[in-house]
Amino acid sequence: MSAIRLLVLGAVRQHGRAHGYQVRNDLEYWGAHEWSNAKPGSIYHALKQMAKQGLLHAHEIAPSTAGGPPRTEYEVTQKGTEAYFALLRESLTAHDQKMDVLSAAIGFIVDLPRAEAVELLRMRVRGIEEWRASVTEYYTPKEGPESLGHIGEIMNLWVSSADYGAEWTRDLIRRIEGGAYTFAGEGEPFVGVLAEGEENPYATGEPHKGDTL
Amino acid sequence: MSAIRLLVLGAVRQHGRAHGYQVRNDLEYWGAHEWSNAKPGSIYHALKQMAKQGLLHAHEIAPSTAGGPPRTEYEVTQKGTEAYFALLRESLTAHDQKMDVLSAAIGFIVDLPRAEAVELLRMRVRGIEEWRASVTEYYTPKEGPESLGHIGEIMNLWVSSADYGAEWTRDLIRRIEGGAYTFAGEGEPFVGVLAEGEENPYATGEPHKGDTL
DNA sequence: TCCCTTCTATTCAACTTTGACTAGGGTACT
DNA sequence: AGTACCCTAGTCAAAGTTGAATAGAAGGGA
Repeated sequence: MSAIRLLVLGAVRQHGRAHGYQVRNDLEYWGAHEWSNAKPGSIYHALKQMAKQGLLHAHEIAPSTAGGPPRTEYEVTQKGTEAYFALLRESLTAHDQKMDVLSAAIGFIVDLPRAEAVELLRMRVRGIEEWRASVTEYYTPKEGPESLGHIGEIMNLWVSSADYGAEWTRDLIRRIEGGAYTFAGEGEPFVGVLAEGEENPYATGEPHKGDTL
Repeated sequence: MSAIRLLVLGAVRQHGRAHGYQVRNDLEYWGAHEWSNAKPGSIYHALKQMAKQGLLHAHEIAPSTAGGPPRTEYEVTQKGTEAYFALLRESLTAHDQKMDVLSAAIGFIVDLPRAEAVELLRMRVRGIEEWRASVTEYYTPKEGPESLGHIGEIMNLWVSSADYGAEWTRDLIRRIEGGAYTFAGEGEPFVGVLAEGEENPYATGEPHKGDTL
């Protein structure tokens, strides 16, 4: 599963109502083009697909206020909200190894209550540990690790970066339990969208050397 | 870019001549189903696509020796060999963050001379360092890191795991410079394919709890 | 003998992703 | 008053990915 649905649902949800270009801009504001496959085509596709599946409701809008083709505005439905939270929870717990999914989920983690966030992250750590145990046991050859030759480096890479992911998650749990950030039901939420007309300080003006993700 | 083309080209190349099912088996033997999107559909698609593009030559073969539908055997062409090495070099140097590509490249790294392997990995480290510098400079807000709220955790995740990737690469360089493994032109190469009829010790018999990558 | 499962080998439709393209309107220079 | 360029907003064809389906042969038990 890719991160795009979660990102798009989350973005539309924060706006209440949004068209494709707004979503695209928010994601860029969050730096999502750096760490996910949130390209225009994917965003518009996800919007249409989710509208077809009843997760979003599409409002046809007259030609735009500021040039360009007619827009469609979307709103998250009840079903869409449920799908959003299901996706969010799954993305936090699954030790997918796919960092874009985790990144997106971290971006929306404050939509959950603090206690649940911690609980889900603990499940993530447990999942990683189990995966590690199962994989190292399963792939350890009888004739000693040398028999794998350089292929063993691949295992090494995956296992050690899973370890690193677990460590990072534990640190994050510590920060959250230490009171960092503002979670659901704790007053004024953090606002991660651009207001109408507000300038995006992180826009891709200069294509910013090193952007090839 | 995904890892599939590199994996498939590399697998066919090691066999000299191979049909889809053989490729699929080799990839499973290498554990590629654990860390890449090397599913049957993708493999057959890649074979056909690369045949169409002249990277592989397709031999139509009579119905198989051991049941099942008629097979097609593939052979890497000159153009395919060039593409293979181009892909391999790019996958080793690009700090893609996509671990499946790196994993595949590590699997074939011994097809290069030792000195070139080291040089490419050094380029990788440099690439990561540049990316890190550019990204931290670009995304550091004027009002201090707190102004990003929990969104800052995403940056933290990406930057610190890039650091980890650089560290791992440096370690690998050290091991290679220390004489580990057998590279191109250094005599008997490591054989990573199954002989005809040889049993795959890592076959997906038990679906192996925790396989959800 | 008949049926059930497993292995070999591949195909297919549905879905997702990519990168390039379209098109109207504003802005700034010549 | 032309034209070159950028911004807004979105479409599209081609490519890639997924998961399920297909189909023949072989093995094994009731």
